[in-house]
Amino acid sequence: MTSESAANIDSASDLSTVELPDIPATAWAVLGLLGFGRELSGYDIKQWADAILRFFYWSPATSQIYTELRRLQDRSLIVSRDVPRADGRDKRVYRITPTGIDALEKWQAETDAEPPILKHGLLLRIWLGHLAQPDRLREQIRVHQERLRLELAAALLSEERAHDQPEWAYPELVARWTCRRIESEIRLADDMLADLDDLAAGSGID
Amino acid sequence: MTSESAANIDSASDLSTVELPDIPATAWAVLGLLGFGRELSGYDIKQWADAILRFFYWSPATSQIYTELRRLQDRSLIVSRDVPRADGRDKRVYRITPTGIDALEKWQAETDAEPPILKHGLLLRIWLGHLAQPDRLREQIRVHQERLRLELAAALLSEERAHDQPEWAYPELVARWTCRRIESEIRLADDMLADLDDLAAGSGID
DNA sequence: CGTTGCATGTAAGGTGTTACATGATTAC
DNA sequence: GTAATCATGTAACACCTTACATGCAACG
Repeated sequence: MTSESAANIDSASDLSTVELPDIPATAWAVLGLLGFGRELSGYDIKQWADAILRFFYWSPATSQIYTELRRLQDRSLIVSRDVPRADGRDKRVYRITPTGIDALEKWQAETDAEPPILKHGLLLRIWLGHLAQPDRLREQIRVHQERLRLELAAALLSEERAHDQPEWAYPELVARWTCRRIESEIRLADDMLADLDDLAAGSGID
Repeated sequence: MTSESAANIDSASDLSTVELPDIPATAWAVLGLLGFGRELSGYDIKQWADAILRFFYWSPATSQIYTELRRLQDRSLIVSRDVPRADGRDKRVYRITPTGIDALEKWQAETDAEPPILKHGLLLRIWLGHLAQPDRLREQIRVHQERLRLELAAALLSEERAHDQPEWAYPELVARWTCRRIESEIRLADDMLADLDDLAAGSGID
């Protein structure tokens, strides 16, 4: 499949001169974190993913992040550099390359987002509500709501941090979306509690 | 760790006399589908998962379903039976056992739902909006909205099908929740489009 | 003086997907 | 006749997690 030269490459635009790397979704997410141009360590990336990415994507395991960093470096999408720390040991930081930025832009321009995936264990349990104690379901929903309130606080914070910094305009939009989404989920949980009450009143007490 | 006899098993309730099976989340979902008491083939389960489960959980690959069915059968949570079809070949149908129902009830009573996971590729792309063409983002959001409208129609249908059938009371609640959630996501996408307009007006045209 | 945070990685194994194979029936 | 649906399964592999190993610094 390797062509003899670069001559027959379709070059309608800058982006089509580079091949779109075939890397898993997690690799794109990690590359994306580096796409803001900062030098980050694997540890930094994990912290950032835990703080923000988990709200709308998910946070991969630490070891997975190191695996993806190696993969990205193999494809020259990022470069690494060892910086000495106070304690004498080295810390490895990664930076995106121009090739990496091209790849991200090509990914944005030419590939479609896959349909969102929601894996909501609580809803599965409610769906199978005939096999649960009603109070147990309510308890789980309230636990869920409390988690949502904590997440809302964290999302509001991340929105404030991004506010008015032009570099973070898009992350700010996503933070706003996230806040609204969490608020909506809290209401949805309230509605569910009300529906469960109706169900109990309609068939349980007669 | 195996005790010499059953004598020292904590038996505060019926459920504690059985061990909670250690099976993956997908196995619980498949067992749950069989938890309504119907005899289902692997194919039926896949169809059902695609039709309903995907809205709040996700639909495993067909081959994965067969793997989980084997696992569940190994643990006696389900039994299978070959029914001859018109063409002479057999069709294998599965049915939940009393042990399986106990396991589901114990699972409901004693384990907590894991935090919901959202993997929203579109939001990742917006988050990295500085590397995309603005029109491209809008286009992707509209594609997303159209998909949501199709899903809403499907979810409304599944709500209607469940309506007034007492056996499907809980699935109906979940279908209602799903409809509201999708409606909310459509609004969220509208808000995002408006926010993108504001962003373009604020910094792009000056 | 123990825990938490910083920091990187390996090893093993489980989970899940895609591609493929098979073959009948029904619909266009 | 050819595509789609019904129907089950294997093989290969990709993805991802958990558990573990290591070791310093800072905090209480």
